[in-house]
Amino acid sequence: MHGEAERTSVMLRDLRRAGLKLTPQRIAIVRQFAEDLSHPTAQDLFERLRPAFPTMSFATVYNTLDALARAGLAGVVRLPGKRGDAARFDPNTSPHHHAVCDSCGTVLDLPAGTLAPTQAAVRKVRHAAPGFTVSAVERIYRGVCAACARQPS
Amino acid sequence: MHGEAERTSVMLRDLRRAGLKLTPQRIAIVRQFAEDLSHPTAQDLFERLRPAFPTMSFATVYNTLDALARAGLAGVVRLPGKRGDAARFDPNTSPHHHAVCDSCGTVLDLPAGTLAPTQAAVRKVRHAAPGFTVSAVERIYRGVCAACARQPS
DNA sequence: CTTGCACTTTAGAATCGTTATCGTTACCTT
DNA sequence: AAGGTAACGATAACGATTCTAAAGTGCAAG
Repeated sequence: MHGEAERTSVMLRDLRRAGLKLTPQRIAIVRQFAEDLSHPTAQDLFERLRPAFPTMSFATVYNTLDALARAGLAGVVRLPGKRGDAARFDPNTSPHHHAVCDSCGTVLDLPAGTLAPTQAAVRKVRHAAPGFTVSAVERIYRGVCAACARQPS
Repeated sequence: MHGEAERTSVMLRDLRRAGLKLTPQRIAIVRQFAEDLSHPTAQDLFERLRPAFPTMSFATVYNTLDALARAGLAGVVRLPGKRGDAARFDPNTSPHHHAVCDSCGTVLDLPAGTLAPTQAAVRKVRHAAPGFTVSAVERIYRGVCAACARQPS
């Protein structure tokens, strides 16, 4: 069980282990990102960092997030529909699914024991798509979040 | 049970029912799209139509696909990862999930009885995200397709 | 503690996918 | 035939992301 603040240092350590240099920019991005469970876009993070790092380039944010994703330290979520179809990044690396609010677009994590397919899933896929080997099953729960249920935006 | 060719006429009929005019361009787009289970992008369709309709505008393809989607006659799929993150369109309106090949990006449909959440799903979401009302559950089966299993691209 | 260099950053331009604008055309109604 | 509405084509605009070239810097070896 990790304390919240540890996510940041674990991510920094693993970034270095992946052979990447720990620049001030990367440290700042990771600090801003690692504890953020709101699935921010690159834009979101860039804007939050700008006050403290007025010279930081947009590309640096993308590059860093891309590096994190390729190192397996972050996930990428893309959703059709709502306005602004920018990629959303997710620092949560434990197995989970996503709940998406059709009204406001909020994305929530839903912990899952595993993403490995069940026997039944493997059987079903084999039947409908012979030769396709399933390695993971992601789920998107669509619906309306608590806030929007009260006040539809 | 529909014959293949009927998808086209059903889609045209429903397009008109939705209050849209059946122009030659729309008819051509629907003819190209309705039987296509490969989840084409707007670009794909545009390029296939260009030989026969050299004057057709790119915007017309987008507008028509958008109209189809808003009329509930087509779905939109977006996937993180692979090259080119263009929206893919899906003429299949019966409940189904998607299998995505991590190697070549191919998307296959997997028929599902319903997308309605099971009791267990509702319970799990209620526990992890109190107040969130689930209306549908989409699944993405990730893995490797038959072709790529033989010859990784 | 220096030094060197491969890796990074920056700023801005370029590219990609998509949407909006606008003048023109097609068609339906009267 | 006139007027109105919807759709079209061409192209500009737009947001998101990637690329480029030049200048800067972490960090491992000395």
